[in-house]
Amino acid sequence: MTSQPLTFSAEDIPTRFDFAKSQSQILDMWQSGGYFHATPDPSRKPYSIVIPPPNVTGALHLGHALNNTLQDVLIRMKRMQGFNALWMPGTDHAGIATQAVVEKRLKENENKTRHDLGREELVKRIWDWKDEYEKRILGQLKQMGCSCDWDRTRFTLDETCGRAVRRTFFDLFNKELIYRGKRLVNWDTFLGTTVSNDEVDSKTVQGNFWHFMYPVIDPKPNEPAHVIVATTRPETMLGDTAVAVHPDPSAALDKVASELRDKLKKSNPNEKEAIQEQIDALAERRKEMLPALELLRDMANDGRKLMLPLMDREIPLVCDQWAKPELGAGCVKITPAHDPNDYEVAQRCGLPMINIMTREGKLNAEVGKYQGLTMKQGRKQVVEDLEALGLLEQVEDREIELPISDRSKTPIEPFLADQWFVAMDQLSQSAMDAVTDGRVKIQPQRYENGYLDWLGEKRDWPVSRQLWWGHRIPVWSHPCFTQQELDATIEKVKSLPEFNEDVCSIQSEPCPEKDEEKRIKLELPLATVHVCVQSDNEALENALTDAGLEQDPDVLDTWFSSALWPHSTLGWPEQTEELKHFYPTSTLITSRDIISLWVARMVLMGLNNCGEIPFDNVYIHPKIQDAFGVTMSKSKGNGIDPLKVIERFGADALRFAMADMCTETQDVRLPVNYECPCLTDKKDKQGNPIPCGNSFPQTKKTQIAPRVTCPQCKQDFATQWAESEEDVALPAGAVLSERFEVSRNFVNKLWNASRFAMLNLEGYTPAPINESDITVEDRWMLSRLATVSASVTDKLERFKYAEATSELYEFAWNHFCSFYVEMLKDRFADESLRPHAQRMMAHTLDCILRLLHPVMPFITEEIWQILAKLCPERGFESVAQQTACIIAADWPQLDQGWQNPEIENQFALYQSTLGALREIRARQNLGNKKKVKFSIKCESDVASLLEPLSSYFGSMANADLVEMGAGVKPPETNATLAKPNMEIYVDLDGLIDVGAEIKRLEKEEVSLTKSISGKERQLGNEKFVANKPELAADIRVSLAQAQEQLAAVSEALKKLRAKQ
RNA sequence: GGGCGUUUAGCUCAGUUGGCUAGAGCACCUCGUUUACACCGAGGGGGUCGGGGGUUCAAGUCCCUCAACGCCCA
Repeated sequence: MTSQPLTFSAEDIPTRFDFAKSQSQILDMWQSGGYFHATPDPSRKPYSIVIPPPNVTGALHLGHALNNTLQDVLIRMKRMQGFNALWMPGTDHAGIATQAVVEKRLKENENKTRHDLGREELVKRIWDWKDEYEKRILGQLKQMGCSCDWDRTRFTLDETCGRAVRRTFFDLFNKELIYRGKRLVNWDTFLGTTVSNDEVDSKTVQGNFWHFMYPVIDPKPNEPAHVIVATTRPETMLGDTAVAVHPDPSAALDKVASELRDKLKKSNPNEKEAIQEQIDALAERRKEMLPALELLRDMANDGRKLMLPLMDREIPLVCDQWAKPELGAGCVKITPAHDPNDYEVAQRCGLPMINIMTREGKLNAEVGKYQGLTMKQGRKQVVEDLEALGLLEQVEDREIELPISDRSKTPIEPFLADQWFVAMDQLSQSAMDAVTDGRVKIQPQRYENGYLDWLGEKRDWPVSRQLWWGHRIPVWSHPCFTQQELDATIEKVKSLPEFNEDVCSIQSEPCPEKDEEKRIKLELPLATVHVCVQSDNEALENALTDAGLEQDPDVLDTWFSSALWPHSTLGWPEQTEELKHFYPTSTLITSRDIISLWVARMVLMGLNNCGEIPFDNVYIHPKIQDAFGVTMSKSKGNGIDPLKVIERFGADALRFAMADMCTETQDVRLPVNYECPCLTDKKDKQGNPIPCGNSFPQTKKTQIAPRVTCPQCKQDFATQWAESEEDVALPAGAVLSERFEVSRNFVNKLWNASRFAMLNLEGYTPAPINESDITVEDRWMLSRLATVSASVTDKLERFKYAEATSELYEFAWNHFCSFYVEMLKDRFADESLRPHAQRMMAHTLDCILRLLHPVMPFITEEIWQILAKLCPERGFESVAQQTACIIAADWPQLDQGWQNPEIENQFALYQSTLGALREIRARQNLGNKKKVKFSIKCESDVASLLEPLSSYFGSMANADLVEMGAGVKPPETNATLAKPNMEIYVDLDGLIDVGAEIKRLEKEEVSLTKSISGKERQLGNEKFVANKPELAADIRVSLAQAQEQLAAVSEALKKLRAKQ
């Protein structure tokens, strides 16, 4: 590139960075330049990140903006450091969540259920939804400047990921790590599906508490003839397989009593009475019932059995802590197949589990004459029949918590359903080992606990979901009712021409019901043949169907495909170049709520499939909360669209704010205001109406509302949630936050500092550096640059984002703009100093831009492009042509030899002197125009440090230094400033406001006195002086200085008071 | 119920291994448009570090306890 002479005048360059214009141009430039694309290059060191794929349920919010900013910062820095850097993008199909949103829409807009549409049509609708939101999500990421390799964008349900899923499932099935089993699920009888825990609401309804008597079989003398159990769901008694009593009722009652007493102590006076009543009742109960409870316990231990009425089934009396001796009769009926707590009791006590319900919510063949009744009808019948038998002891009215399906609003029935499971024992262990031996580092480290605890439970992973949206389970099954049929089926499968052991695996699942007679009565198969087929074997799949096998209607848990993300996106199971080069990936950046669900599973699946960990580092970042301390989430609808922020403040400001929020431990709150865009009657100079502009905090209501009324102008405006035509037509309100404003201001500060540089780099040709031209402030800036670049690199590599941004902010604004640029002004004005100053300016700005680029890519690129025209050759020790785009520039690696603590101290001395002068100006209300004279009393070594910078007192404080040295005497009327090692006298002849000066000095006196007494106290402490001699020595020095300062201040005060 | 975390200025947050008068930004007050920037500059006021107890010469920092809030798992 030839350097064309380019001139700027101040009018050409706006004083505000036009981010909207710049962003789109720069995005095009990066995209067309292929800067985001990574091609495996074995000669270069790889650095790779896979994006946590956002769910296609909805648009992204600021939580995602944070997550993705952090990834982009790293990937951009690594790219600049010369790594072969890949950021793999994509989205997640998010099984139930997406299907639920689409079904909800369907219900709202068309009043249809999925059954009205059918599987194929519903899935098609979900794909449409996915297309729309994927586009929107990727657009949001692009607008944020995320430098993902978009050519490689994946979707967890696409063909490549599908192949990985099939291969994994097949492999685990073949190793018998996938098996078929029963599990208690939340069954929605209306929709005929399982719903997850977070889709179950609880509703308090008026219900009954029925007390039944179960006869004891062959009671011994003194033993009761019946035990009494109570239930809110009588129909479930048909599936009872035991009655439980507490193993130690006395201890359990004591525990409850002591908890109540604690509660009483802490309670409010108005609660005390009620609690006391409970305590009394408990004591009474203990007296009356304990012997009976202990007798029951003994009966259980003695193996006593009960006769389950209506079913005439013998069931045991067992001991389990689930029984609550403080409630009812102290006995609890156990229905393992229809109650989660009972299910656990059954597992602990080894009880049989009897399913009494069909998928439609009716009673099944297990319950004889009750078969075919709905659960509700069954309840009525059971109560009637028990009453007829004289076994109904009493009925209480009671409020009960009823689980309701969030989706169908009908009651949830706990239901024992057939599910596929992944056996987790070995897999979990491998993932635990990877973290305990340090191959995978989780940061901050405290998150390791949760990861290890969760995996340590080694609970098998139920992977079936009764949904239509997801990876269909690749298993074809056939129930066989006889041994002959079983053998024949297996034989038939094996003899299919398409059959091949490498792609087809067979399991036979025996019926859990071992009682042959019962099995036949219940029409249960002897065994079910399951055939798992690898991907790309359609002929075999068809042949299996033709042979009478049916594919499992369920789909896989969405986390099954996400667990493969780091290798499936790179093409596994194919051994692609990408996989070889970029796997294991370098860093995973995610939030803590999915450490177990996702991170842990990626580790174990990575190890299982690739034999290697999926990533070296896991960084867990804070979560963004709204003003009310609630985490932003798609489902809660309290998230803020990053595009809204970008629109108003620019992508760089958004990114800087995000990175700046990313501290070590905190979840960060981000309260936001709406800004009213509605036009008012007022007009500006051109006659255009002025918008209202009222800024007011979001409330819980308005944060999720599509339209909001401005409390000031009373007009409505649209929010990001506007959907209806009327809402969208309203003016759109912006979202404001102090954090974005701070960042936007910083962006603008950088813009204007660069604007100043542009105005002064006119006609620049790199001037040779003469050692003698390098001033103290140059050395200071070079020292700062060396220090900051090393420190920022280190901080970013250790994920200390907020520390890095704070340091950059401080450096760019307070050091570069406030001091160095100010000092350069004088030198630009002097023709002889100008060339050197230009070279220093170009170099410094160049380094600052590169350091800021990962966080603020757009503005840094924009300025870089201008610099490229103005001064393409930059550098300090040597000049070199810079890269065309900053995205491809080298990361600053400055010669650390320039770090110079002496120079930094020297500069600090200047800064503190300057600060003192400015303080006097402000206190004395001198304005800017009045020039003052001042002198400094100090030793010659201090004077020689200040000397080279002394001219800047004039330009930066409008103060002339007239004299400096040990013999300096204060002028008659002066303001005295006492600093360590020096006294500054500002000559205020005729200017002084004595009262203000006295006030200032008095304050100074108080603070010095406080400081001195603190130091004296510390030094008077023998143990301290003995333990920390070095620290004590330092304090002694500063004490002496403070005492000198105090003396000077007191002296000055005395003189001033005399004048009053 | 179990675990993890948080509580510092009006607000949002920093504060390394305990150690000099606890910091920043915003907001607030005073002053100021010298041509990079009013999305700016200079200066200022404002905190018994959630409550209580302990360890220590010394505690925002370590320990115990209580409270409130957030998240994960039951």
